[in-house]
Amino acid sequence: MGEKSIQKKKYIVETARKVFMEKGFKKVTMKDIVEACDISRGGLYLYFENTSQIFSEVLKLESEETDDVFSKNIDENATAVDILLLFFKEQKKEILKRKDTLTQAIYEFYFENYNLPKKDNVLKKQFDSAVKVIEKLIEIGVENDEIVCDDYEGTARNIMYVLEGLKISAQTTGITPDAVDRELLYILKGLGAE
Amino acid sequence: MGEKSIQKKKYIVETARKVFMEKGFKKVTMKDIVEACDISRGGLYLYFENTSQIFSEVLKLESEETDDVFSKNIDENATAVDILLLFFKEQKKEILKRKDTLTQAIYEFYFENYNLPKKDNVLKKQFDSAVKVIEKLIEIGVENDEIVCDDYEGTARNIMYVLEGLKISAQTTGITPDAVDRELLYILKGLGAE
Amino acid sequence: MGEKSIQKKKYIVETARKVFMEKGFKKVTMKDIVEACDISRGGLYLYFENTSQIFSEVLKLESEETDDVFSKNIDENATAVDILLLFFKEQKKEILKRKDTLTQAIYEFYFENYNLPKKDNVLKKQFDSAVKVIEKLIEIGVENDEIVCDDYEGTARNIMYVLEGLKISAQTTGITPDAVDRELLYILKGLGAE
Amino acid sequence: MGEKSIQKKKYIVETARKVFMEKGFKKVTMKDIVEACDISRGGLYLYFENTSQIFSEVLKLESEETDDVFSKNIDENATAVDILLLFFKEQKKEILKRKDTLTQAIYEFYFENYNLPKKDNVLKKQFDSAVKVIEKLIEIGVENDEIVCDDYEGTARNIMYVLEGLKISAQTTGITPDAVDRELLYILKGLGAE
DNA sequence: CATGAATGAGAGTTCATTCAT
DNA sequence: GATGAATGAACTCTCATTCAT
Repeated sequence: MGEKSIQKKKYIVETARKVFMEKGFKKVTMKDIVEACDISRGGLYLYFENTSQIFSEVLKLESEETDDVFSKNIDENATAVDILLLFFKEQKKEILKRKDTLTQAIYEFYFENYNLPKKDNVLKKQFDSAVKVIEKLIEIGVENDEIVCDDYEGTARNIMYVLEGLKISAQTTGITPDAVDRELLYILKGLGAE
Repeated sequence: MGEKSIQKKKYIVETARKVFMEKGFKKVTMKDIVEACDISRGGLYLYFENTSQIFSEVLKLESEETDDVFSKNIDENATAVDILLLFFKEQKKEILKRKDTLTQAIYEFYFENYNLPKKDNVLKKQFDSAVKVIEKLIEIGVENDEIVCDDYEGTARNIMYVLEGLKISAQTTGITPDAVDRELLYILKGLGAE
Repeated sequence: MGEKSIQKKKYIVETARKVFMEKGFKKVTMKDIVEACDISRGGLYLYFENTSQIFSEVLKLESEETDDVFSKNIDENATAVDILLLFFKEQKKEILKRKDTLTQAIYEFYFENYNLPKKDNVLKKQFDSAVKVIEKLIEIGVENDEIVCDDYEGTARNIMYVLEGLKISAQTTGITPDAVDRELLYILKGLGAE
Repeated sequence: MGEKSIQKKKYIVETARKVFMEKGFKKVTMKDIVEACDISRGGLYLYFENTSQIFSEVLKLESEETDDVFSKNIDENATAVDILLLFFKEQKKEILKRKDTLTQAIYEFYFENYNLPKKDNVLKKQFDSAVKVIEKLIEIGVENDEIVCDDYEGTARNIMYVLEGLKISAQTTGITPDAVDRELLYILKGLGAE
């Protein structure tokens, strides 16, 4: 595949991403993507066989870009709790978004593809890596007496499950910003922070 | 609508329930249900206009039957922790099921209908009522010195969000029974129980 | 058929009449009539096989009731021109109505049934009888020097065709009250009246 | 849309035209046209959304082709009355046709679409332009002492309404060639011609 | 007579997918 | 590589009509 092809493929994936954000995964048809990309029907088939394949690429792109959620823009002097608060703030924003987000599409996609090998399951990879980072933060926090905790990994995982619970609740039953705050505060209190 | 009609409607809902368990919500067509029920195309439309309407009835049925999750078969001498353990056991079973469950269908349904009035949102209703029961259990547990907790409601809600997180994770990234146990244990430890 | 049956049949025809006025002929289904009459599906079939049969009855009713258009409420001292003016006024009203009228339905019906025996063609019967009356009026008018005309029958028929032309134009291209007046005046002028 | 598409679209319109001539407007389904054109179900939808759209195109075609009704094949030395007679002859043919004509379909179409903007109402456009031409012919006829008339426009319009009346009568109550002749003669007599 | 549940034919419409150009 | 016309399968939905009760 030539350079031009790679560019085009990337263009398709990026455009499709927007479509998935708008409509979720299942509702999106090849036609939707063809139209969004303003390419020919046959043209799309040169690059992708179906929407699953396209969405997989979207996810790959996503994970490349979001790997650095934690590392970006962090003040040199920030404490562990500072960083945790920052992370929570990001998560809150993500939880409350209903439209400009891939959340639903991702869930829908994995409903159909839950048996993908773990290495291809971006959701799992992100979950696990987030757990690791939180674990590390807690460790640092404990060392610096900011945080009280005697099971770093367990706590980190618990936090992530709460966040997952908040996310899915937001998408299905709706949730208010206050309710999110309340849950995040509960976690922080459990850590002896804030 | 006569008695016979009511029976038939119930039959359709129950049959459709199985279809939804197998295929989720979005993938199910009126035709699927027609075939599962072995009735005529037009016949189904006498009772329901679309799959959403049918699924709503399925949910109604569901919530009627599961309202008593907590109350059933509870030993007279059971302690609060006993009951909590029982509840967790039920939840674990529910979390780990992938096929014989409406979980996915429900999520998919509410992805599309998240703005239903709260009274029609079974998910929300069940969540809230579960929170209340857990809260009560904690209260009793604290009174009997089985449990340590200083924020009954917050803790109850936190527990439910973890369970939600586990549920959605199970459906999307997969989860092992051990992993579920680990999370439930973490919660119990936090309550000073077990 | 008992008295009760006759009453019911009449009820159906009268109710269906309203439906036809609203929707024309072709668009109307047996279901529409069942619903308008608030009777059972099977019940309607006891009396009529299809919408054509019902519409035929509507037409029969119609022709019974409208036979006396000319004879009703005519002042003893009215001149031929007076009566003609009255008739034109009625026709104008009929022409300009778009909704509360069977006009369209009748046209649609005869598009499909133009080969009905003349005795069953209400449209033709009404046309012919109107021609006769106009002819008579002209004759009287001429005798009384109100009207100038040397071909009573031809003129009467010509007038009726103009009215038909106005009626169908009103239903298809639309027509203003002024335009109708203009045409009616043109006719009167041709008769040397007004 | 390429040249080939334009050809195909034209082919569809022309084929559909025949279908409309046979069945009128309302009875025609997309399926009828698909079958008449011997194309695929989906294929038709590439070009048209529904039968109304197709019929509109048929009408457009029609009006392009019939604009020149008056101008064609007219002898250099023809008098106004000659041309009028020719026109009447054409009209008579049109009036008497029951099958090979769009008349019914057009009426049915405008029953449903009477509120189209005047510019899209072919019926109205043709009526108005015919009135203008007749008016002109009368004027010329009067100048050449062939015709007697003191209200050119009024008479032209009156003639057209009679023709409309004859046309709709032919479609609904049926009409004999003689009856048409009789009406046309009546008009000519009124013009002092023949 | 009357009911209304049930059937199944048939119309509309949308898309994934192919293929000649 | 790219296009976009074409196909046909699959779904949705509506009614005329029948028939057991």
